[in-house]
Amino acid sequence: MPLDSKTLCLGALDAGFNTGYDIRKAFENGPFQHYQSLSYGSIYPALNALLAEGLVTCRPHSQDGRPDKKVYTITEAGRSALRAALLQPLEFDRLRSGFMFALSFAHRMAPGELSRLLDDYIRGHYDLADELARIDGVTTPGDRFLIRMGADVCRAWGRWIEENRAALEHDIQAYRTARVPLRDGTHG
Amino acid sequence: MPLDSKTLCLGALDAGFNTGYDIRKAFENGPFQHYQSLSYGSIYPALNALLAEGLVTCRPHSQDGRPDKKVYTITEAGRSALRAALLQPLEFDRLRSGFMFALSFAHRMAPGELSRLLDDYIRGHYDLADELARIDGVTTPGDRFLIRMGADVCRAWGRWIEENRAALEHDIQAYRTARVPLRDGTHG
DNA sequence: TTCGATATATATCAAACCAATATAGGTGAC
DNA sequence: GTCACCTATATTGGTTTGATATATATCGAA
Repeated sequence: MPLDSKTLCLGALDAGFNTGYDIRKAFENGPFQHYQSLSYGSIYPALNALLAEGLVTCRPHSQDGRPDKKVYTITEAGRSALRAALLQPLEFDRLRSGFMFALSFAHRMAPGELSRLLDDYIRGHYDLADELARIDGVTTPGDRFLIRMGADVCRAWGRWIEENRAALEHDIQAYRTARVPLRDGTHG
Repeated sequence: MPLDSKTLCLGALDAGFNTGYDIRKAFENGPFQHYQSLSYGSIYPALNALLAEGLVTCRPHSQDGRPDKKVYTITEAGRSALRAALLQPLEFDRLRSGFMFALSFAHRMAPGELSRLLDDYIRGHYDLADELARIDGVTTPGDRFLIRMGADVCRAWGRWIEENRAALEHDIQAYRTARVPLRDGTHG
């Protein structure tokens, strides 16, 4: 149920990105960057497949100096396929977080190391919130909704960590005391 | 800077999962499931590499009826490598969200379709919050912290969507009115 | 003015990774 | 008794990423 490369390309084409290069930018710096990823190695084969299936058309576009463009256009069949894919049951958001993995070993860290890790994680959330808040020129209602949601949730998330980091540090103290009750013991 | 398979395996070993099968479970159903993924095709080669590098040791463990286990143990060099990897600058959380991608095409959906999508997305957040809240037997402070964080953020996230979905629907109305001002026009 | 960086644009490749399967016996339900 | 699922290692096929190749253009700095 994860969205496949072809669906992601159809979406990007529907959103107005009409070359392989443009589609890549949509996932690298553009509107999709924060919740999907797609690279050239997936995009160009996907466009070829979509072309073979009649879900997109392609006309070469000669340019002044720059390399020739292949301008892709989504067809009606393509829009149907996109709609169908987006209305199918979607798998829930999948997160890949190095910070959380690291935090699960908090009890192995020195206080300063943990503190720096939490600082970075909090900052990451506030930075992303600010970055989202700075975005302008967004035309579609869905994108406006997603940007506001992202910014508000990131701020709440960062605030949560700030408000609860002390509890984590206390819990680590308790954990260490329970496991190594003698401070001057022989076990390192 | 994403954590590689070897680091993830070292972490799982340090956390007490000591066979390839156990490590897989740690990423499928266990403590890492919500923020990292790792499958057999990565785990077994990684364990072999770690063994060759002296970061883990391995002793076969014959069992009653079941297949033989290979019980892996992290070495001191392995713990150093894990520490070093976790203290290196980490890339910020990467999200893969089919829901957000779909929501960015909200203006293309019928009201009922959008409503169902939002319902599912809200439910997904509350369900995850409940699932996290139900977890017990967590021994390390980091994991306790992460579970509380996940549950609280998920609930706040779900609440945000509930409180702002009406604004999205109104925005879509306005968007459509601005683009197709005549309701009885000839353009479908 | 030339150097280095960046942008436009398509395309391919190696390495990494995931999902599924093969293999093989055990356990438990019904 | 057979059907489904659990334990356990290992491999394969297909997908994806990240990097690179190729070619041209712009632009600021040295």
